[in-house]
Formats: sequence, structure tokens, C-alpha cells
Amino acid sequence: MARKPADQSVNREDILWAAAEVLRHNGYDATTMKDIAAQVDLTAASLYHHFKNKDFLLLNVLELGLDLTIAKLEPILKSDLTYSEKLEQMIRSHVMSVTSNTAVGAAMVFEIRALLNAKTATKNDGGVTNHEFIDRRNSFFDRRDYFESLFRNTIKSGIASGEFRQVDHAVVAKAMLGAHNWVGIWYKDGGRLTGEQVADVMVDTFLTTLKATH
Amino acid sequence: MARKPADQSVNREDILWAAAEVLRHNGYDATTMKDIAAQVDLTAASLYHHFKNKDFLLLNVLELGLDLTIAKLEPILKSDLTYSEKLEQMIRSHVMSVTSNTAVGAAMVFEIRALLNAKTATKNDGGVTNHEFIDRRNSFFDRRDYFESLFRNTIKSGIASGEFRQVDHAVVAKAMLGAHNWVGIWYKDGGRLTGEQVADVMVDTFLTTLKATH
Amino acid sequence: MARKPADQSVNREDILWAAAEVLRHNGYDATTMKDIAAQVDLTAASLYHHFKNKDFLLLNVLELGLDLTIAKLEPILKSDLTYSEKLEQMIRSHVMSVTSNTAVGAAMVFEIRALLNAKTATKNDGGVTNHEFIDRRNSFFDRRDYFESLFRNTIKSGIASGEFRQVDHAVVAKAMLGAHNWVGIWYKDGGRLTGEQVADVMVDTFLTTLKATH
Amino acid sequence: MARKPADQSVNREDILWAAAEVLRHNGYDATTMKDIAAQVDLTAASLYHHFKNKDFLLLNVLELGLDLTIAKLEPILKSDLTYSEKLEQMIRSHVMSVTSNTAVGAAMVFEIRALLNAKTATKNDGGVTNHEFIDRRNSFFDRRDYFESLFRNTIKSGIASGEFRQVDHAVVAKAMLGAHNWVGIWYKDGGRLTGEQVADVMVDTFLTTLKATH
DNA sequence: CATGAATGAGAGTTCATTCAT
DNA sequence: GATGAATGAACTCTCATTCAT
Repeated sequence: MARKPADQSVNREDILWAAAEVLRHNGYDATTMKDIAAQVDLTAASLYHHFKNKDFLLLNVLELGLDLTIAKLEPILKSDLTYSEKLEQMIRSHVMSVTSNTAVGAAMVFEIRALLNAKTATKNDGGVTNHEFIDRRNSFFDRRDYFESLFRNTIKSGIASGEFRQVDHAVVAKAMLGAHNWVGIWYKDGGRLTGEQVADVMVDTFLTTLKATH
Repeated sequence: MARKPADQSVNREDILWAAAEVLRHNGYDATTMKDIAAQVDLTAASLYHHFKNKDFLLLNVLELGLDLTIAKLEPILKSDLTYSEKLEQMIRSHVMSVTSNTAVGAAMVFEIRALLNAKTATKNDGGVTNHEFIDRRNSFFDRRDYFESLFRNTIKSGIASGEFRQVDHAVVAKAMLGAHNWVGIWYKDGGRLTGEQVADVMVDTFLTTLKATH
Repeated sequence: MARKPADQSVNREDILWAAAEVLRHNGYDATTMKDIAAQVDLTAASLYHHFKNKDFLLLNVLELGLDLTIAKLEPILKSDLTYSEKLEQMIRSHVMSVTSNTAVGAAMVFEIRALLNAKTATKNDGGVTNHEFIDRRNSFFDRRDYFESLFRNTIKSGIASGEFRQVDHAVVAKAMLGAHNWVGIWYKDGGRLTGEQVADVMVDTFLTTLKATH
Repeated sequence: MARKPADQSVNREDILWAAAEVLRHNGYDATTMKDIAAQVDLTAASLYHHFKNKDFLLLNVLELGLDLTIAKLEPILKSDLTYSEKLEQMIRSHVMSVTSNTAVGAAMVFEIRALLNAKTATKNDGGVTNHEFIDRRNSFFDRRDYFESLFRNTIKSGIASGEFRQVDHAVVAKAMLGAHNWVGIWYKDGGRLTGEQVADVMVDTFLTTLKATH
């Protein structure tokens, strides 16, 4: 499922996709540099030409996943659809991200704890590596909050505009994201439902509760 | 080469709760036997008097968590409430389980992969340990499916009885569980909302969507 | 967290000879990887670049010892000496193998039980390691039987040719090998007798009994 | 194969026979106190009521084995048979010891190294245990030399009396013992030959060489 | 860029041994 | 005597990481 180098040279992004794939199966700690390297026909030592260390590699995977996910959401927000329509498309987009690219999606849910415990952040080597990691990790978390805020604020705006009923928009947003993330766990390609159909159910479930009159 | 016998024996369940706590912070692979032992004032070696190995310890944590969660649900199902009332209480019960016992709840969500990849299942030691582990792990998964079925079937029955509108009960149940499990990730004691209040939002969100007329 | 690369690479066979030496003193179970590593100025971890695990290391030692021993015997068998002369040279060759290389010789006698009880054979890791070990171990035992058969058959042929008297050639061969192997236990360099002199006694003892007229 | 306690209480010798049995299969280092205890339906802790530690237990097994073996030899030496007849009976007796009681016999051959490396001898605890162990171990080795001397001297006397030809009696004695000990490795009950038959071959082999005229 | 060889650190696990009961 | 619980020490093995080539 990883994009193998078509011809010869491997580039950073090839490695990230491969890593996400392995991460999905084993989790950060159980994934070895050798595992990742094998997926792109390299040795573990060679990975260090591309990433400073394992923690940075993880960070890069997560950054990539988050960027892609957000990139799909922003056009929707910039459109002039109603909040109701926006939220529908956002849900659909997020669920599809999760079902069509489970590896990166799962990493973003399951490897946060590894990112938090990363030794690169703890072991202050007195140099710049440490700071760079912490800074980028903070940015990642900020960006992740921003991602969540897109949902939260759309609900909030919908309430303000009268499209949605009065709810605790922060918690409902979290409920929604929880439901979507969970899809990454149970969804299997070729199962009873396609990704689109799952998205339909999520849209129906959450828009119905938000637009209910009573 | 041995030393002092501690004041009092530690009990198996004490260890399990302590383990769940550590697991929540570090994840299975990053949690060492020493970490767990330290929480109950034992050495790592001593844990092996109580549990055959680390994998079995995890399995025991998960079994305990699931048993407790299910135990709270069954009385509700046996009552003669309406499906709507039952589901409300079930949601409340589950969310409270998660918020009041985040450690075990989180383990049940995040350590499933560790359970699946457990070496005890993979490495056949030619003895009985291997089979016991696989059997108990299978039972755990069965019981976990059973747990999910309690939600799924209550929704299904509610649809049949006309209390709920027509929905894909399997996917809605999963959405619900995803939302609840996610609570275990973001909920912090002493935050803006109590566990009860979070439960209120979940009840409102999901019962409203199920009982909506349109 | 890594350090200096040593001046020059150590070669696999260097390790095997060193291992045999340590094995001779301590026996398989009492020999640690660290012990072996120390003999070749490596760390225990480094040994794992050369051998999959301790069991494989043992297997390699035994294979090497047996190969060397057999290699010295085969030219003798292919010659056109009389059976009597052949057996004399075989005894001499075997005893000299044992006295000049007590370490490997002792391993072949004393570590067979360790090889039989090797965990690598018992614990099925679900992978290929397990099969490789068992296959190679079986080959070793076959080759060891072949080695014994060289003595057994030479005696048998000598009986058929009338050079030797009628004896139970299988048991006499085993008596001979037992006597030779035992040399590995008691022989010390610089003792009363040289390896050649010990060999002389063995040749005299066994050829005399085989060629006796009564 | 171990003598289990007929009724209830276990005595020292029961444990020794059981230990010899386990030792034969696993070797000293691979044999755990628990293994031995299990054979006599005790826990490992209970063994310490009978033996000071594992090294002493081994020493006791070896002492027992050696005592029994020597006990069978001494009446023969005290008789007024010819040296030739004496040696015949000694060989027969020794081979029968090995074939009929392989466990204790094997221990005496294979666990000497463990006895030599025993930590109880190395770790000077400043107390009496250390000295007792070393003393008894020295006695054991002396007694083992004495055992060997019985064969060596019988050959020597036979040469002096003219019954045997001139040979290096020390080495021939060792060859003989090596052959006999080796029987403990390959002999299996129910095989092609009985213990008596194996003894016959050994007697024939060694007496023939000693009595040969040329 | 890539890699083979090496290593420090640490993890899981085992085990002889002790001691209070 | 017997044992369950505990432990220090040690062992095998793994892994991220480095560096000379």
C-alpha cells in the first residue's frame, strides 16, 4: 500500500507514506527503523540521511497527514455555502480521508501519545535539535486544534445563524470527531459499506441532531 | 540474593488498576514492567508471580475493564424501560465509565492493537501458555463484540418499536461508541464540564438524532 | 547512543573459535554472550550481527568442529591402504583433532544436550528461523552419524577382508570414539604425554584387540 | 523414573534420585530448583530444608553416584581372583552401573564442570559453608581419582604378574573409562543389545588387547 | 547517498534464595 | 517441614543511532 519508488531514488515523501503504513499496523514503539526502511528498500542507516531521527520521522508523518486533511477542508470553508451545507461537506471530506487513507488517519489518532512522550523533546541535548522538535511539535498541536476548531466554529456559526439548534458546540464537535476517528478503526475496504455510505450515515446522524427542532 | 518480604501482599487487582494507569500515559510498548511494578511498590520480577508475562497482564487489564463496563449495562437491559430510556441510561453509564475511569477505558481503546500483536500469541512455546492466551484473547474479542451489540440491538429494537427513526443501526452504534471512547482521550477531571454534563450532551446528541421526526 | 566502530571487523570464524574456547570452560548454559564477545573484543550486542542468536552460534561451532574432523578423515578413506592401515590413521587423526583442538572437540561431546534442548527449536516464532534451525540441527546429527559410520564401516570392512577378527563392529566403534572423546576431557598440553603419544596408545590398544588371533 | 514418596514424607535420597533424573535431561544449569522440586511434589523453597543450596544438591548427587559405583567394585578387588578375572568383573560392573542407572552415571560424567564452576566455592561468604563445600568437593575429586586408580592399578598389577602385556596402564585405563562413560550417552533400554551384552563387548575388547601376545 | 558493523541502553524474563506465616 | 511472595542479579535479545568506507 506504500508508494514504492517507481524507478530508483527514494524521496522523503515516499518514506513518510511507507512509515504511516507500518505505523498503522504496529504502532510507533513497535515499529522499528528497519521495518520502515524495508518498505522502501533501504537500510535503517539510510533513513538518517532523510530524517534526523525516529521522532522527527513520526512528526513528519503526522504533519503530512494533518496538512492533507486540512487542505481538503479549507476550500469548503471559503465557499459561500450555508453552515449546514458546509458541515455536511466537511463531515464527508473527513470521513473519506479516514476511509481512503486509513494509514495516515490512524497515525493521527493513535500516535499522538508517542509524540507527546518523544525522547527528542525530553532529552535536552543542549543543541538546536531539541528546540526544533519542540517547536514543530507545538505547531502541530496548534494546527490540530485549528483543525478541530473548523468543526467547532462551523457548528457555532450555524447555531448563531439559526440553522442549528442550541448545543454545546465544543462537545458536539468532539463527539463528531470521535465518531469519525473511530471509523478508521473498524472500517475495512470491501466491507458492507463503502466509504461514501459511511459518510452518508455520519452526515445524517449529526446533521439531523443539529437541525432537530425539538 | 533475595531480600525483604514486603509488609503486605499486593493483590492482583491492585496491580491491574495500577497498570491501566501507566498504560494510559505511555501505551503498551512504552510501558515497562518496572513502571508498573513501581506503582505498586514491587520490583518487576515480582509481577511475574502474579501474571505469566506482560501480554497476559495487558489481557487481564482489558478483561477487567470490559467486565466492569458490561456489568453496568446489563441491569439496564433487563429493566422494563422503553428503548429510548434504556439507551439514555446506557449512554450515560458508558460515558461515566469512561470519564470516571479513564485509565481502563483508554486501555480498551488504545491497546487493542498491542493485544493483536502480542508475542505470546505469535510465538508458540510448544506449551499451553500459547493456547491459553489465544483462547482468552478470542473470548475478549467476542465479549467486546457482545458489548457493542448491546448498543446496536437497543437501537434496532427502538426502531422496530417505532421509538426511533429508521437508521443504519450498526453504524450509528459505532458512531456512538466512537464518540464515547474519544471522551476518554480529551476528558480531564476538573475541566469545564463534569462527567455527568458530558454524558448529558451525548445523550442529547444521539437521542435527538434517533427520535427526530424528519 | 552508539559509539566507536572498532579498528577492524571481526570475522565469523574468529568468533566461533573463541566461543568454543569459552564453551569448553563453562558449558553452554553457563556461557554468556558477553563472555564470548569479550574474547573477540566485541560487545554482546555485536554478536547478533553475526549470528541470529545463541543457539545458532552453538550450532555453528559444532558444525565447524565436525566439518574439520571429517575433512581430515576422508582423504584416508579414499586412499588404497589396507583397512588396518586406514583405521590406524583414522584413530591417529581423530585423537590429534581432539588433543590439538580440545575446545571444539569438547563442544562436540558436551554440548549435544544443549543443542537438543535449544529453545530456538522449541519455541516456534511463526517464522523461518525455527525451521532453519531444526533443519540444520538435523543435518548436523546426520553428519555426526556419518562420522561415526566411517569408523564403524572401516572395522566392518576389515573384518570382511580378514584383517580383523569377528567383533560387534558397531559397539567397538563406539568404544573407540568414547575413548577418543574422553581424551578431550583429561588431556592437557604439556602433560606427561604429547598428543602423538596418546594417539599411539589408542592405536595400539584398538588395533591390537582387532587383530588378535584369539 | 524417580522414586516417588510411597506415602507422604520425602527424604533426602528421594530428592537426589529425582534430581539426577532431571539433571540427565537438562544439565545442571538448565535444571531449576523448581524442576527438581516438582519431581518430588514439593516447592522449590522446600528443597532448602534438605539441602543448603543448589550446588550442595549437585554435590550430593555426585557423591551418591560415586559411592554406589565404588561400592560395587571393592568386593571384587578384595576377592582372590586373578587380575584378569578381576578386571573382567570390574568392567562388567561399571558398564552395568552405567546402563542400568544412566541418570546418576551421566551426572558423574557431565556435571563435573558444573561442580568445578560452582559459585558456592567461589563466593567466599566468610562463613563455614564455603569451606565445607570446597572440602567435600575435594574429597569427591579424590574419591573419583581413587575410582580411576582401581582400574589403573588392576591393569598395572596384571602387567606385573605377567597376565597382561606391557601397556601404558594409565592411558589404557582412561580409554576404558571413556568407552564406558560413552555408553551412558548412546545406550537406550530396549535397543539391539542389553546392558550385559554391551558389557560382554567391552570385556572382550579390552581384555583381548591386554592379553594379546603380540 | 547508501550501508555494514558496532554499541549503549534498556527491556522482558528467569531463577536461586530468603523469610514470614 | 512446607510454602507463597518477594527480590537482586544476571541473561538474552532488540533497537536507535553512529561512522568509516
